[in-house]
Amino acid sequence: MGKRLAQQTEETRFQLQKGRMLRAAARCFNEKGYSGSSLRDVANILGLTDAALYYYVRNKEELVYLCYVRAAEVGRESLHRAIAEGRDGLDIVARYIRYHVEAMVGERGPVAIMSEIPSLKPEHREEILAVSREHGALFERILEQGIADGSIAPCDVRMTGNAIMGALNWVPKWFHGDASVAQQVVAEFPHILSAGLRPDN
Amino acid sequence: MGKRLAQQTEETRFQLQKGRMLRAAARCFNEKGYSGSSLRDVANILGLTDAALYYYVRNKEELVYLCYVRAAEVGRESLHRAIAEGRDGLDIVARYIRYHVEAMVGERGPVAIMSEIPSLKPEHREEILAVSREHGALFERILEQGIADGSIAPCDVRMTGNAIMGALNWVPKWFHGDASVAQQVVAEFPHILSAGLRPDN
DNA sequence: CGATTATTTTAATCTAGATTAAAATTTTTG
DNA sequence: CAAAAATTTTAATCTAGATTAAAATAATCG
Repeated sequence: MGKRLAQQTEETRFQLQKGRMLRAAARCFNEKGYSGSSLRDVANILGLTDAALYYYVRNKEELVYLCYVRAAEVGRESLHRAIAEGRDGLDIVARYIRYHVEAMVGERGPVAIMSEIPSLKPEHREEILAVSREHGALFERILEQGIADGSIAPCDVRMTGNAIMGALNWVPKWFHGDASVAQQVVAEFPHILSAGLRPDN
Repeated sequence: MGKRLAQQTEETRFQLQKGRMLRAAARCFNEKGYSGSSLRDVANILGLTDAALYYYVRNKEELVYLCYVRAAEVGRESLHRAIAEGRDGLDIVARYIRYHVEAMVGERGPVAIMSEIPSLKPEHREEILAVSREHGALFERILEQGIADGSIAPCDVRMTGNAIMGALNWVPKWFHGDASVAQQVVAEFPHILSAGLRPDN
């Protein structure tokens, strides 16, 4: 108790620490894997003791769950921003890739890779899966829109979605905070994934 | 003891069971995550008891390690076959994607996603990382070759490699054995990842 | 078939790491 | 500054699941 009664400053402090914790956890999970990361590992990054994490979270499962909620939000916001700003289907796709990657390698990161959804407890699992499916479905609709408006060549939107999402989801696996690499990803990914490899187009 | 002295038939039987075990383990790890998969889960798939696995493997770490060795082999063979058969850089890339995907969704599968390299013991980790780096480097050289022969537009080969590898690595995450989906992946991925989304090319 | 070897199971351990409760410390607030 | 609330630590538990040893079963071979 106390969390509820806290004033502005307290809330902020609490939220800030919790946010730091989630990013520390995401980093651990991405780098060392879920099983390879003990709560002690996560806590150490914050200069805390493992037990301290229980002040912010009920248990490890909830920690993972919250990481995934954050990851889902980042993806969702990126896609919606792209939809709001993009001119046609292809432009929305390129923007989405750009925004999502920017978030992952920028201040919002690290973002957790959703590799352990099955170890979430049923309610959490269903929630994350639902959000995930929704995201995929929306992205596929964007692809269809692009095909309709002629900016994207006819294709299997399900497979194309899987391919692009896969490339995005894998980013946190090899990106570890190098600023110059961050620039490269942001500069190259949108083009690679939307324009392909062929010359002269 | 025994493994060494075994005759042809024995060796075959042993190897067969071990192979089944590795595929069962890969399936578990991909679906339920490493930490979410107990040896009991893996053994159950084979209709065995957890303890039985220790006849084939020293411990869980070695089980993961062997899964990764297999995964690396599949990738390596696919790339080398593509190099042997491809005409130019782009053709090699497309073939590699095709062969690798075919293997992953076909009889060779499931292939483990290498998500838990850090939890391998140092020697194993180094070995897998080395193979992995080598694979990435070779792929980048293919991209360079393609740029040189004009079949691939100039690009950041590191980032392009990361993008394509990411899309491939993610396949086992969403593919769960559906035959018709398998066809689609094989049919679409090479084109999506090498030709991109743009129309008229 | 009997003996030898291969494979699996049963039944204990053993252990890292998650979890908890109570105490200590730090921060905020009036 | 003193009291109250917030945060962290210390010091135990508690537990799932990995691991092991010995026994049981199945397969193979001469």
